[in-house]
Amino acid sequence: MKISELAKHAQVKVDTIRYYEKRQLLPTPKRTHSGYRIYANSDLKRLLFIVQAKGLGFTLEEIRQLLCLQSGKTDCVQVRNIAKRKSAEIALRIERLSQIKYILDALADQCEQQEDDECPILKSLENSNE
Amino acid sequence: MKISELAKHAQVKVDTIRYYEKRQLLPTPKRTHSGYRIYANSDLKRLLFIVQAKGLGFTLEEIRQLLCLQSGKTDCVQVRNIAKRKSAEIALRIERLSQIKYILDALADQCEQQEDDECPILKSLENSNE
DNA sequence: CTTGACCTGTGACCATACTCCATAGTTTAT
DNA sequence: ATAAACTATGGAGTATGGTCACAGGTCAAG
Repeated sequence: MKISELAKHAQVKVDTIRYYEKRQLLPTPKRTHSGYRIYANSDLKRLLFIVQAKGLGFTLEEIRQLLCLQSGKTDCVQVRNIAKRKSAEIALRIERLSQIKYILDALADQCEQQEDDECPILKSLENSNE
Repeated sequence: MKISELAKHAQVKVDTIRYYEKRQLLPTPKRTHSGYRIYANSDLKRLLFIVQAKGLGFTLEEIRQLLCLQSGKTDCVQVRNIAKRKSAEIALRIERLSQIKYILDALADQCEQQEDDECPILKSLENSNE
């Protein structure tokens, strides 16, 4: 697969792929004799993961770390620690998103009942900031 | 409350508060006769919400929209639609984060058992990209 | 009534994450 | 065999979200 094909499958620009390579999120790919980058299916999967994680608000650096956990490039104890820490971070994130979702749903409901005086958004946060 | 006090309570810089004001995330505050910004508790709550939402990966523009739902600045039908759309977006986000968390937990477990050949990160994404 | 901490606005600067451009070599379709 | 389409590199430019510096006004304490 050449770079433009990879780009199309992942819905990103060619430049973005080269940028991710420079930032070490994608491995340095094989090249044709003339220097064109050649990608495999595993590269597409990796790229799709990056795109998805980015959509979830992770920085490229965080994503790089997540992807690093894979390859035996880090020793077991470190992997376990990083994985556990990230997992806890994500759990907190999920909790907070659930809170906001709850508020939005309440807002939509309330709105359906034409009572538009009160703001549940700030209200429900009054007692909930860690 | 003066700006530096507000900044301290929310753990952000004074400049950031002025920036949020310019970006319309915070209302233009009252001023003392000499021009100093004066903030109330409600401003602190709003600011804390902004900080939290930012940590969850929302852009300032998205946060502005969320905060707009509050004030009767949008009509009921619009509020309901936006709230429902955002709620659905967040649900998807929660789902994906749960997926990544699951992978990380699996990775930590697996690591505990010293079997470090396989990468569950990419593996478990093989069949799950929307 | 001065000293020092705090406030003001404006504008320059920074990091992240792209995105585009110029120039040049490669491949492909006619 | 030649134009159109693709690829390469390097470097500049953009958008977002701040952050800092400067010059000057304000206020409370000694």
